[in-house]
Amino acid sequence: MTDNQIIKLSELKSHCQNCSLYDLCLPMGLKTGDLDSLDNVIKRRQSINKNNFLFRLGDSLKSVYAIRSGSFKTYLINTDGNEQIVGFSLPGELLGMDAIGENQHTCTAKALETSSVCEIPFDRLESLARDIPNLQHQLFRLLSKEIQQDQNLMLLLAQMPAETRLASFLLGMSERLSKRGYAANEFNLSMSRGDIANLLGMAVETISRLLSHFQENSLLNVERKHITILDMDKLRQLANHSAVNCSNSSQVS
Amino acid sequence: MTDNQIIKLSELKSHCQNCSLYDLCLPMGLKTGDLDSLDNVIKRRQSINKNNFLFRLGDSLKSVYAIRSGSFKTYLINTDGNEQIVGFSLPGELLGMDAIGENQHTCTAKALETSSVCEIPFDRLESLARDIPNLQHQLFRLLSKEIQQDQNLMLLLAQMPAETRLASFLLGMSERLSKRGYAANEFNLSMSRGDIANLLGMAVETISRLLSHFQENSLLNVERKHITILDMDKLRQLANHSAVNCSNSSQVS
DNA sequence: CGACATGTTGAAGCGGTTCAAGTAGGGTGG
DNA sequence: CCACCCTACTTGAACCGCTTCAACATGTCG
Repeated sequence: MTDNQIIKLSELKSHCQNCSLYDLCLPMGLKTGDLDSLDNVIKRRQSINKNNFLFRLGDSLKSVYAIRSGSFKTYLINTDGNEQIVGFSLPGELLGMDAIGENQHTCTAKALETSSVCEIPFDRLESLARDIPNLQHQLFRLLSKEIQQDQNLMLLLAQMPAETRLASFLLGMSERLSKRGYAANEFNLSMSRGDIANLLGMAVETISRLLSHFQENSLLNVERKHITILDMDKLRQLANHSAVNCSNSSQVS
Repeated sequence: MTDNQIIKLSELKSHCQNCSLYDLCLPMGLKTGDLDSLDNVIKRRQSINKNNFLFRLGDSLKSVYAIRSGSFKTYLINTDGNEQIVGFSLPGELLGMDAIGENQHTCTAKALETSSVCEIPFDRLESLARDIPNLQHQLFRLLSKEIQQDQNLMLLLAQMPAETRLASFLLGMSERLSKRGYAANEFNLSMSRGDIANLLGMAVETISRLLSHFQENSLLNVERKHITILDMDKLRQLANHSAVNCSNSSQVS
């Protein structure tokens, strides 16, 4: 194998049509020619270390980001200076669309672990969307889906007891991870108990107690961040048959 | 004045550039020529009586709706069959964009009073957005703004006490109504106490008690649905300086 | 005018928070 | 490589904000 071939191979790997997240991410459903156009505007493989920011509240909108690996939390800061987490983001999801409204980011995105993203300059994405009807529709869908998810979370926060919230959150994580090729019933949570509690509007202690309680009742096996779902049906019952997809920006499918 | 002139006048009045809501609604910032194109796809003046539906959960996406007068509540139905209100919509706001994600409405919109809307077929709006860059951007902005609002409501639900929630809600209504030319400190709530309670994740009784309490402390004057804000500053303090704009679909400005 | 929905007010109960104390990991420097 | 420290997590107990239940008042609409 020559050097030339090696370079070609790595180039190939960085294109959308060869990305394992293809069917979860923005380019889903685009034709080959359109994909090439999209490929041309994407800056690839920006790497972000744990606890570093992808963007921060107030940053002006330059790009949106497709997550390749790792995970992020996105949060608002309230008037008391406290965080309010509004979502966790997984590979294949698009981050940063929040900024379109005001031309600047209204939330902060922080890496929960070492992560990598594809950066997509927004002005170029927007003009590309005019030329590729399907891409425009895709973007509308993404935004619309995120609204749905936020509204489902509102329902959870407004009227569901703590047990239902946590069960629903765990089911949501399970569903999202399984779409990415991981096991549905065994996974690692990249976020802390505190982050989960914050998202779900509860105290850390309540999360901790409920996880213990779920474990006592053989619903889960909990070992630090590693969760094994032992009884998916019971968990679904507790969740009221609703799994929240608490991503900040939505996946496509 | 001839019949001909009368017809012309009423025609004029129904066009976007002569609509009093122009600077709150979708066409904001469009050029005259573009406005004409938009005008051509809009079906005007659909009237909806109180408690009737603009669209319902599961309806396939045909149109989005710009509210001309009146108000709506939009809500999800949870697995127990209970409503979860996700927003109230006022004149100048766009309703129905929730359906883009799944091609069908994920919530139900019910008129809180006799209302009138401009119906905009979505496929035509979408194709028009490709021809008018500014319109595409406007639509992205609308969706993005709605996400922001939902997230602000999430913050309220997740970590604010009842008093703050209600104060914030009232301030939000005040702000939105004043943008529409009404007084900022005196208005009628078109929704019931139950609807407010539902949106804010509280019991009706709590809303009732807090309103009485606000009145005792000379923050408000409450007479059934008619609210007079007596001390805006104190209300802002209670609201933690944050007014929630609980519209389901966002206004532009 | 009566009937029914909507709103108000009081009192008891409880889900989840807060406070407090202790445990366990994970990372760092010696 | 281990001792140390600091953060994350767990568990218990007291407390409290809000809900729930109940009874009544007030509008509103046929």
